[in-house]
Amino acid sequence: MSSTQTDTKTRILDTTWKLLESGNKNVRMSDIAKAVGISRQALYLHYPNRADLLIATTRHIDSVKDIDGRLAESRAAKSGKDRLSAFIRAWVGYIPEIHGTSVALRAMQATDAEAAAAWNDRMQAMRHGCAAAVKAIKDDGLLLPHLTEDTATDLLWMILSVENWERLVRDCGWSQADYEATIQTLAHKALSG
Amino acid sequence: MSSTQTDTKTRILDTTWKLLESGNKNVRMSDIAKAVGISRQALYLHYPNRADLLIATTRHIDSVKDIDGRLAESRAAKSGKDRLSAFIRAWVGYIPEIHGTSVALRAMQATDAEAAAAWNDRMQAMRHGCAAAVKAIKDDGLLLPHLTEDTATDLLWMILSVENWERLVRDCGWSQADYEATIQTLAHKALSG
DNA sequence: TGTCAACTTTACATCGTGTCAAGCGGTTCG
DNA sequence: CGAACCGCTTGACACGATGTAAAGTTGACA
Repeated sequence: MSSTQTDTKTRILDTTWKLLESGNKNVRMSDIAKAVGISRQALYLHYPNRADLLIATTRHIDSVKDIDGRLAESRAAKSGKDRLSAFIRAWVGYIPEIHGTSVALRAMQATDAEAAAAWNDRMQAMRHGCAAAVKAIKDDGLLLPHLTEDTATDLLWMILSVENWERLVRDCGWSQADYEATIQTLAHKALSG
Repeated sequence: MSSTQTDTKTRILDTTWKLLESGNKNVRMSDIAKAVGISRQALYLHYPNRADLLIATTRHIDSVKDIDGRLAESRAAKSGKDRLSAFIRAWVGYIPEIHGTSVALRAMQATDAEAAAAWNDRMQAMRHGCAAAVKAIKDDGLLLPHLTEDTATDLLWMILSVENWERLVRDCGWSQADYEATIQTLAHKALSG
C-alpha cells in the first residue's frame, strides 16, 4: 500500500511495456529487472512469474490508454454501418499499442496455460465488440442473407485479428492509415456486401 | 545412402509429422525419439537440431502431398477468377495437412532465426501464388481500380493466412467446407468486388 | 578377423524460469 | 532507544529442454 511499492510496481509495468514495444523479441525477466534498476529477484517479489507480469502489463496499458472508453464510443453510433466503422477505427488504433505485449503473450501460449487464458480472454472481449457491431447491422436489415450473426461475428473477428495487422503493417510495410482504410472496406464488404 | 539409414530418416519424419499433427503441443526431441523407437541422441545423428528436423518435416509433407503439383494446377485455369478459385482451393486444402508443423515452426520463430527463415520462405512461396492469381485477374481487367498489384497480393496473402484458418476452423469450430466457401467469397470480393 | 555404420548409454554444458534463505539499510512504532 | 518490518540485495540452487561429447555395443559385410 505504501507509495514506494506502488511506484516500483508501476515502474516495472512501464518498463516492461517499453521493452516489449521496442520490438525487442525475447525480453527476459533479467532484462526487465536491469532496465527497471532492481534485481531479478525483486521482480518476483512483485509478480510471481513472467505470465502474470505480462498480463498485468496489458491491463496497465489498457487503463493508461483507456481502451474500454475508446471502444465504448462506438456504441454511440446511430446506424449499424457507422457503428461498425467506429468499432474498427477504435480497435485498429489500439492494435499498435499492444502489439509488442501481444507477441510476447502469444509466444507463451504454447507452454503457459495462464498466458493462453489471458490472451484468449482479451480476444473474447474484442469479439463481443464484433458481435455488437454485427447485431447493429443485422438490426438495420443490412447483414448479407447467407450470414448468421455468429458466422458474421467470426468472420469480422478474423478480419480484425492482430495477426492480420502484423502481416500487412509489419511484414508488408503498410502504413497504419492504408491498413485501416483497407480493413474498413473489407469488413463492410464481408458483412453487408 | 544405405536403405536402413533412409528408412530411419523417413521414419523420423513420418513420426514427427504424426506427433505434430496429433495436436500435441510441445513435442520435444525426446518425445519424437521415443515414438520412433530410438534414443534421443540418435535423432541428433540424423538432424543436427530441432529447427532442421521441423523444416525437413515440412519438406517431407510437401513431397508426400505433392503441394507443388497441386498448386501448379491452378495455373491451367482460363480466366483470372477461375485461377484465383483454383489457387485458393489448392492452398486451403493444404493448410490442414501442415497445420501442426506450422504451429511448431512459428513457435520457434522468436528464438530461432533458422526456423523463422524457413517459415518465411514457405510463406513467400505461397505469396508468389497469390501474386500470380492477382496478375491474372488484373490482366482480365477485373482488379478493383483502387488496388495495385502489390497491395492486392498483400491483401490476398493476408486473407489466406494459416492464422486465419486456425481462427475460423480451430477456434470457431467451422467446418473445412464452410471455411473454404467463405474465404473464396471474401477473396473474390476483396480483389474484384 | 577386422572394420565400419548405426545406434546406445552416460555425462555434461547452457539458458531461462522460478525457489530459497540469509542479510542489509531505512522507517516507523512502542 | 530499540525492535519489528519492508523493500530490496546477494548468492545459490533445482528444473526442463536443447545440444555436445565420448566411449561402448551390435550386426553386416568383406
